[in-house]
Amino acid sequence: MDYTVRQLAKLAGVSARTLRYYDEIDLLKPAGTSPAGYRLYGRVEVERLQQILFYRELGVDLKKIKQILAAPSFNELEALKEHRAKLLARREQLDHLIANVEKTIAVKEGRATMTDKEKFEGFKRKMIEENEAKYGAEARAKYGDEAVDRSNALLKNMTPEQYEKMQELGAAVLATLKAAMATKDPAGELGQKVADLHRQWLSFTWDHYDKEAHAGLARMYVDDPRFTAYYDGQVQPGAAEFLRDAVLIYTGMNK
Amino acid sequence: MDYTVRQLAKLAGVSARTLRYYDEIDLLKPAGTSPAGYRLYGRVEVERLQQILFYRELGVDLKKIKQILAAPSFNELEALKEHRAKLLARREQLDHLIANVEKTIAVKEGRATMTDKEKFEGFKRKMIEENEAKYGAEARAKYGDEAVDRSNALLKNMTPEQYEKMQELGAAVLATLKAAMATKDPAGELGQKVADLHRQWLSFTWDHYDKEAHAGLARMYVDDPRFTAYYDGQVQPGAAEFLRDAVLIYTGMNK
DNA sequence: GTTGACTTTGACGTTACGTCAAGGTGTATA
DNA sequence: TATACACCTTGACGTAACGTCAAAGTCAAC
Repeated sequence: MDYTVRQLAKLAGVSARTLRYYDEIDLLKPAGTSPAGYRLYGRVEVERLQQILFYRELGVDLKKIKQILAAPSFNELEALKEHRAKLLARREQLDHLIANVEKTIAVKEGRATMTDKEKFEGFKRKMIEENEAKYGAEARAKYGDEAVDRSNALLKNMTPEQYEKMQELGAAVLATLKAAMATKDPAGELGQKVADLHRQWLSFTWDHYDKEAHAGLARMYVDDPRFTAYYDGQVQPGAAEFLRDAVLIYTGMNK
Repeated sequence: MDYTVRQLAKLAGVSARTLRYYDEIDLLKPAGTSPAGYRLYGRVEVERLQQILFYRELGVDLKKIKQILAAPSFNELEALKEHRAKLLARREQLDHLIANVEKTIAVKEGRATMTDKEKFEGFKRKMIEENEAKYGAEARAKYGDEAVDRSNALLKNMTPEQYEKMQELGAAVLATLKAAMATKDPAGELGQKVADLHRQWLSFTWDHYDKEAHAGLARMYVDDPRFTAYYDGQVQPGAAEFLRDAVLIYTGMNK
């Protein structure tokens, strides 16, 4: 009825090192030792190990297992519930991770095309994710958490129709911007139309329109190379600058 | 345009220590150092950090992030897919844990207030739990892993929600069965409702529904004394037979 | 008596940092 | 100008739960 480390380890499906470790941290002491100093485990230890493994299987850390086994049936239920909450939170987070990885894979594979409603959902989430993951940190640092959260909340709460409308507007901004740049006049009719479309587009994510903020954003399009690259890339070089000038005139903030 | 550690850390929402660590492991080196030896980060580093944090957000470990960023777009997709597989495996395992914790909590909690019916259910769950947690190790040693795994695979792979839903349906079957038996008509509305609920209940563990199999199972309920005892005990004598007749009519297999 | 499988203790490695500690630097203010 | 105070540096130890050698002793079998 006495097991040596390896025997018990094999029986329980753990490593001998694990048992030595459990001995070391006083979680599971052998019943005694042989004259040669070998650890010997009896039936009591086997059962305690089974208890330990049961909780370990549940993902409880060894420190807490020791507590639970020390004070049986006292706060056990409490500990389990607390642990369940942790597990649920972890699963929720895991689900996010998986969703994000799925999205990323889909995008990389070029599978992410917007045709039906389901893919729309994916895209909406991708936008939020990109906003958050790529520019979230800097945006948060510059404008504070609330602004970012607010912006994401709006995006999330958008209906597919609103979203589509916003996408259309975004495309219109770019198209009109290109046409306006041909006139080389930010103050002209087309230039001001771009600025107005841009305002409408912004209004989808801004809870209220603000001339100063609009002008500030336009300046940022030129100041921040990422935005510059985006507009210049989508339209043509100088697009960000043109848009900025148009918006500054539109908002009357061109001094 | 140059950030010191703390500044960049605040910007990105990480700790200064994290940046020093990334420097140490050559994941993110500063652009240069001030005469006093201060680390200085530029725009390139900000962007690389954003990339790093993006992947970190996805749960990729730093070593792999370094690889991904070193060989851009080469095996990135591969890495992501591999990572997704890991995440899915982890979630599956997490679901096991949660289901087990739920079960344990239910048993611990319900000791006092359980109705007879629920008590039986609790007992059944407790049996599974005990089998696995207390004797699982020894059973594994004796009969090999596959047998144990196969036996528990279905229950283990269920999410807590699925499990609970299944429990509810199971209860509904029994309750409706009792009501239906009062009508003494397996072909009646209530009788057929029982059969339909039973089909739904089965669908949790069957990968596809099959009329013939359903009818066969119903016959087994009467042929196998264990099942007969279960249904007759949970509802009333004759329940298994009534259920069989209802299902045979429901499936059109009553000849 | 020798082999081979086992045991012991000891100690370092793992991940992604947190947390001091000791000492240098930069700037604002009394 | 002295000093306070906030920042920076490197160095080193701590974390959870073991894995993985290494050196040395023990046991059963041939």
